[in-house]
Amino acid sequence: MPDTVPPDAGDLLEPLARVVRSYYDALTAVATSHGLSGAQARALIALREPLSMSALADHLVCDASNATGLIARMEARGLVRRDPSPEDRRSKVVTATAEGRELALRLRSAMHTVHAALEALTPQERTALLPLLDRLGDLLTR
Amino acid sequence: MPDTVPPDAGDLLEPLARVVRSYYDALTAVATSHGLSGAQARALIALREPLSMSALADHLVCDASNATGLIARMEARGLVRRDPSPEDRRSKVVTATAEGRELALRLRSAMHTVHAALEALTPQERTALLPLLDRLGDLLTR
DNA sequence: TATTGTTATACTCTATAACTATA
DNA sequence: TATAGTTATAGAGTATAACAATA
Repeated sequence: MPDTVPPDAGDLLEPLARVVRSYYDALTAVATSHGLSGAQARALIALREPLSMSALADHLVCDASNATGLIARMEARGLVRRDPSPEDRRSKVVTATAEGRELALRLRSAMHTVHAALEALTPQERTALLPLLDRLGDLLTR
Repeated sequence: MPDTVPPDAGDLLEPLARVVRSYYDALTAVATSHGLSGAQARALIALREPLSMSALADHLVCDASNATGLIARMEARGLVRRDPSPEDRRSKVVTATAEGRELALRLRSAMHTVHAALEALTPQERTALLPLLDRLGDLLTR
C-alpha cells in the first residue's frame, strides 16, 4: 500500500506561487537590465509586426490614451516609429525600428533564465509536466 | 513503442506562460474588485502582523519613501494605522485596522479562482504535479 | 454617427536627495 | 555617525473626458 495520499489544492498553491514569482522576477530582471519598464518590454515584444495604435492598446489591455503616452516615450527613445496608415487616414501604424527590433530579440532570447530551468528538468519530468501545464492553463482560463 | 518523445524547453514555455498569466490575472482581478491596487493588496497581505515602516519597505522590495506614500494613502482610507514604537522613538508600527484585516481576509480567501482550478484537477494529476512544481521552483530560484 | 488618435487632467507607484529626530 | 521616517520632487503608468479628423 503506497503512501500516495493525493495532495489537496492548498498543498499545490504554495509551490505554484513560487514558480509564478520566480518566472516574473526573471522576466522583469531581463527588462530592467535593458533599461525598459515592463510595459515598454511588453509593447516591444508585441511589435513583431507593425500594429495600429488601437490594436496595440487592445493587445496591452489598456486605454488608447495610455498607449499614446507609452509609444511617445518609446518613439522619443528611437525604439519605434509612428507612420500614417495608407489605408485609413485616421489611423497610424507603429513599427519597431532596427534598434527596437534588436532589443526585442535580446528580450526574447534573454528569457533564458526560465528556459534554462526548463532545460534542466529530466526528459521524464518534461514529459510529465507538459500535459499538466496544459490542463492547468485550461482550468484557469475557462 | 510509445510516442514519448520528450518535449524540449520551448514546448513547455508557452503553457507555463499561460498558467502564469492566468494566475496573475485572477489575483489582480480580486484586488481591483475590492478597489485596491496591486501594491496596496500586497501591503495589506504583508500586514498579518504589525510591521515597522522599514520592515514593510523591505518586504515590498521598495524604497522607504515609497512605503511612506503607500501607507499614507491606505491610512487615509482607514485600512491601516501608524503608531509610534514604544521601543524606538524613531520608529513607527504599522497595523491593519479592523476594516483592513477584514479586507485582507477577503483578498486571501478570494484566491479561490486559482484554488478552484487546482481543486478541479484529478487526484492523480495533483499527485503528479506537486513534485514537479517543487522542482521547477527550485530550478528557477537557485 | 461612429472610430482613431491625441491632449488635458488627475491619481498611483516608484525612486533620489535632502531633512528631522533619534540612536 | 548611522538609522527611521518624512518631504520635495520627478518620471512612468494608468484612466476619464473632451476634442479634431476621418470614416
